[in-house]
Parts: sequence; C-alpha cells; structure tokens
Amino acid sequence: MSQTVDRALSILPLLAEGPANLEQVAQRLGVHKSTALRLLRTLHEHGMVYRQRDQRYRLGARLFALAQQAVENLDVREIAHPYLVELNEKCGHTVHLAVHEEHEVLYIDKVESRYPVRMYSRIGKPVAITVAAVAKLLLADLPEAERRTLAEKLDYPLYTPRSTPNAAAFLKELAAVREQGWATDLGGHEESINCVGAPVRGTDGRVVAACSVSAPNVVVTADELLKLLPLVRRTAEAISREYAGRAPSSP
Amino acid sequence: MSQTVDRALSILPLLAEGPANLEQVAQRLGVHKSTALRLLRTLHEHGMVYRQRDQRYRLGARLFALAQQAVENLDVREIAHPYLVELNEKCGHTVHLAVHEEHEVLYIDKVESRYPVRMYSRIGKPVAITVAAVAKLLLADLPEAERRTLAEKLDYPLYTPRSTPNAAAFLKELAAVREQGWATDLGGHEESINCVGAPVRGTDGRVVAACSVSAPNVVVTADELLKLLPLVRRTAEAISREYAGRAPSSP
DNA sequence: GTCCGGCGTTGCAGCATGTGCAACCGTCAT
DNA sequence: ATGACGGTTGCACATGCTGCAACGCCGGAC
Repeated sequence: MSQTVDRALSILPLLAEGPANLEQVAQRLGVHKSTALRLLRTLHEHGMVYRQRDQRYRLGARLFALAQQAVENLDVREIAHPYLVELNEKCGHTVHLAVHEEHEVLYIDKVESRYPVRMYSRIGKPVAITVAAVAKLLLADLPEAERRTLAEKLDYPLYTPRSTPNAAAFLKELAAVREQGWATDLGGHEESINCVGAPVRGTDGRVVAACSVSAPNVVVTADELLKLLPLVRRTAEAISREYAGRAPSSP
Repeated sequence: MSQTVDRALSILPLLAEGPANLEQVAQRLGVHKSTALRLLRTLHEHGMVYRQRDQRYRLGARLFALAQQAVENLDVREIAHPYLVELNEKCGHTVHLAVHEEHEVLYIDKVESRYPVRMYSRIGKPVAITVAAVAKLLLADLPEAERRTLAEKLDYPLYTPRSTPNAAAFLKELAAVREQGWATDLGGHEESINCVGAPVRGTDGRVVAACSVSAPNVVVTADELLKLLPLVRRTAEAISREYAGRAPSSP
C-alpha cells in the first residue's frame, strides 16, 4: 500500500539471507542507489539494520530485541481465553490453562463446568506436577537432560493407585506424551476425575502452555471424555495459531 | 531520513509493548488515523504485524522468522577473522576460534604463530574437550542439567598429569570458568603448551564461540601468557559486539 | 607514485506518492 | 431506535520521495 515502506521492508528478508552492500540492495529492489541508501539509513537509525566494518549491511540488534520483547509481552491467557470459553460451551466441562514457571506448573485460567458437580482448582495454584495432563504436556517438551534431572528431583505422592509411582514411570509417560502430542490424567489425582489435554505452541514449536478438559466419572466416563480429544487438540491448535500470529487475518 | 519509513518503523516498538488498536497507534505516532491505517496495512502485508481477532495489532510472526534466519546465517568465523588476525599481529602466537556443535567442540579458524615453533591443530578438528580452554568456555555456558549429563558421558584421558581427571573436577572447572568469564589450559593437553581463552557472546548473552591464544613453554612461560588475558578478552568482546550488531557505526 | 575503477554520498528538479480531511459504514450498547 | 465509537474509503493538495548526475573517497594495478 505504501511504496516507500513496502520497499524498506523488502530489504529485511533480503538481508536475512546474508550481508549485502548498497548496490546489491539497490539492484535487488530495482531502485536507484540513492533511494536504497535513504531507506537503509532510516532502517539503520531504527537499529533494524547494522553496518559492518566492511560497510555491508546486516540485520540489526533491534530486530532481535523487538522479537524478544514481543514474546515477553505476549499474554497467552488473554489470547487463549475466548477459545477456552468456546471449548467450554461446546463440551460443558471444566477447562484449564496452565504454564510452566520456575519449577512449577501453574493454572493461569479456568472456565467452570456447566454441570452442577465441579472440581476443585484455583487460578494461580500449582498443579499436581507428576499426574496432571497439563503438567505432562509442559514437561514433556523440556530438553532430555532437564527432563531427567527434574524427574529425579520430584516427589511422587500416591494420590490414588493410578498416580505416577516414580521417576522412571514419569519419564516413560513424558516420552509417550511428547510422541503423541496430547496427554491424559485418568484418575491419577482424584480417583473419580479424568482429564484430556493438548499443548499450545509458540512460533518456534516450543510448548508455551497447555489446556485441558476435566470431568468427574459421574458425569462422563473416561472413554466418553476421550472422544473430546480431537476437539481439545483443535482448540489448542487454534490458540497456537493466534499466539504465534499465523492465523489467516481478515481484509 | 525517510518520513514514511520512519513512522512505520516507529510503530514496531510501540506494538512490542503490547497490542494496540488503530486509534492508539495513530495518536502515539501523531498522525491521522488513515495514515496509520495505511502504514499498518503495509506492515501487515509483510507479516511484520498481525491482526488479532479483536482487530488490535500485534507484532507478527515474520519478525521472529527474520530474527531467527538472520542468526542462522550469521557467520561467526567471517566476522571474527579480522579480529583474530589483529590479535595474532599483537602477540605473535597461535590464535584459535572454536564452536560447540553436536556434542563436539570444533576449531573453525586458526591464525598460525609467527614463531618458528608451532602447535598441531587443524581447522574442523574436534578439540580435546575435557582440557582445552575453548571447550571449557563453550561448555560452561550450557544449562546446569545438560552440563552435568554431558560431563558424566565424557571420557577423561590423561594426556598429561595436569589433564582434567574426572567429571567432578570438570564440573568444578566449568563453574569457575562460568564465573570468571575466561579459561586456561595450562599443560593439560600437551605438557609444554599453555592457552588462555575468552568467550564470544551473541545478542542474548549466550556463548556462541570461543577464541584462545596458545603458546609453548619454550617461547613464553605460563605467567607471561596470562598477561595476554586482557588482550584476549578485549578481542573476544570486540567480536561479540560486531557479532551481536552493537558496535558504534560510522556516519 | 599515479591512474583508474568501484562504490558510497550529496544536491537538486520534478512529480509521484503519501497526507489529512470529511463522509461513510458496521457494530455495539443504551 | 438511536447514538457513539472505531475502522474504512475517496479525494485534492503539496509534501517528501525519486532518479539523475556529479563528486569524493579508497584501494588495487601497473
């Protein structure tokens, strides 16, 4: 729409391929040297490009700083919330969103079940890290070394007979979760409650959050809850797209 | 220099603080809504900004992709080379540049000593990972869990009586290196050869490479070599600045 | 040492292009 | 229904971007 800006922005992907000098830039843009110079100067003033010793241009530090700041200020909860509400409207059960932070996994959002029977959980509360579906999803994404170290540090309380008993079992479970891209907790925390969850991923594919649907046996059986898996996964993927900024946007 | 581009680029840091709608952007830029709209549209076409469901604007995925591609295509060796040559001209000894790659530490550049006595090493050759100064620098920067796992996997060949004997000693050495920001190898690989090295860091502070100066006892004593430490560190810092794109650039 | 070629830089005249305005539209809340 | 709000469109004006040509600097060739 704006020619000048259009040209200036076209320089960036070009420089991403590697350093280039003024003439190369001008040529690939199809403009006069002086035009390219002014564009590059403006980009330079904003720190978007950097001038090497040999005068060639490269992408600048500001670009990285911006990208980093943007990620930091991205609020998964804000973005995810409408999707969680939608998910709740479709299935009626309790919906959770959780993140991994400082050796803990925390609930950061919750949409209450529309059934009279509700489950106990609170936003900001750490989850049962060895059994919760969301915890498995978040920890399964850690690099192998960190996963092992963490697994060995944890306690494995036997909330129920189906709780994860020890580090070996936990690591095996995490490997499975990592592989399949979803997770469950079938009565591992409270005998009568089941969950299914799926990961929310950022631009780089790393898991930044996890969402889950939970319901007590008295409302739906585990088998029936598992039928919701595709819906949960689609929701998580929609959040991922919006979070990563890839969704098709309207005109 | 270019008003339009200048305004367009000013939008980015503004959006990095968090999502904003058209009017907010227009207001903070001090321009008419329609002007801001056209700028945002252009940015949008290039994927630099993303439009959320609620119509507000955010920084877009392209920005992250660009930043990532740029770091991938950054060639440390190319950037470092002139600095290594300069370092060699100042001290006369063999200068090495190494990176950490796939469980190995590799020499990727070398400037030969100007003294007749030279040391054996080859570009592309893996370094003695448990003793070399550059290896210590690169491994010291790994996250604690990975460092431990790696240290336990390694063999500790006794090249000399001063070689690192085992994982515990190695981890202790890495902790010291991490703390002090430089490393040595005093006869740990070959009895008569000493090295001092310093890390090259990227924008985010992570160590991306390490450079070192090596010299045999017959040319300079270890004490004398250590006197070069400030010079080596300054060189590594200069490379870091250039690599990270922070150096003061000429008009 | 001198010349030459390449590349970045500057000043300028002309007009393409970006600008602000005002009117229009869709949505939401009252 | 009605009004307010925010995004969108078309347009006339002049701003500020464009390409040209001339200049200066550096580095290599001979």
